[in-house]
Amino acid sequence: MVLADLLDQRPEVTAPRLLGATLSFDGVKVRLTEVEAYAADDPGSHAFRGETNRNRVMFGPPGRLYVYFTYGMHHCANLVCHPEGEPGAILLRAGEVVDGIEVARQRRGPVRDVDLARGPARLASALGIDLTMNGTADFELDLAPAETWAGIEVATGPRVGLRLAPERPWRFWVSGDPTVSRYRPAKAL
DNA sequence: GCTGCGATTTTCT
DNA sequence: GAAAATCGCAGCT
Repeated sequence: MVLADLLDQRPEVTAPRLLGATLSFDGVKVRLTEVEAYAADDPGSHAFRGETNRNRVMFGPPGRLYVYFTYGMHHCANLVCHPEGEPGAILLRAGEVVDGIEVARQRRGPVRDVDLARGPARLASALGIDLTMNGTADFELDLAPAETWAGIEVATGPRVGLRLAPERPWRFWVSGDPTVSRYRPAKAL
């Protein structure tokens, strides 16, 4: 499986394949452990209501970074991924810092290493991503080798923090990995 | 360790 | 004007 082919699939197809992949950006490398898919016909997607100034890059070529700002203080990083004509993206929710950990620590402050990129805004922060990186392809993404990926236990479940969206089980994470975010599993109703 | 709530700004209706 | 793809901290068990 080649990366370029994966990026032309619907995001919920591509998302689980990204688990275990490594993403290098500006001196820090993370191994992805948790992602969420957002598709064209998905009320939870920023692109659902059509193209706007904010979500424009979700409509552009796959393989770029879609960065948005939310809750007044957080950046979240997505990988644009969709078949021709169907806007979509994959939210990078969590990862394990495997290289450039000193740089990541500097950006995130005094937290446990396992928390450096545990959560979408933290991951973006650890990588040094902000709104100025929106739409760039200035990063390196390497899929996990097939045999490695086959050894990963992929878990799925409802997405986090959406008010809209029927609960599509489009959150994917590496089962049992300590860097997967947990948030408020008990509050889900 | 787990649960609940407030912060803060961009974007869209 | 309201909601949002969240996080950090306070307070309790």
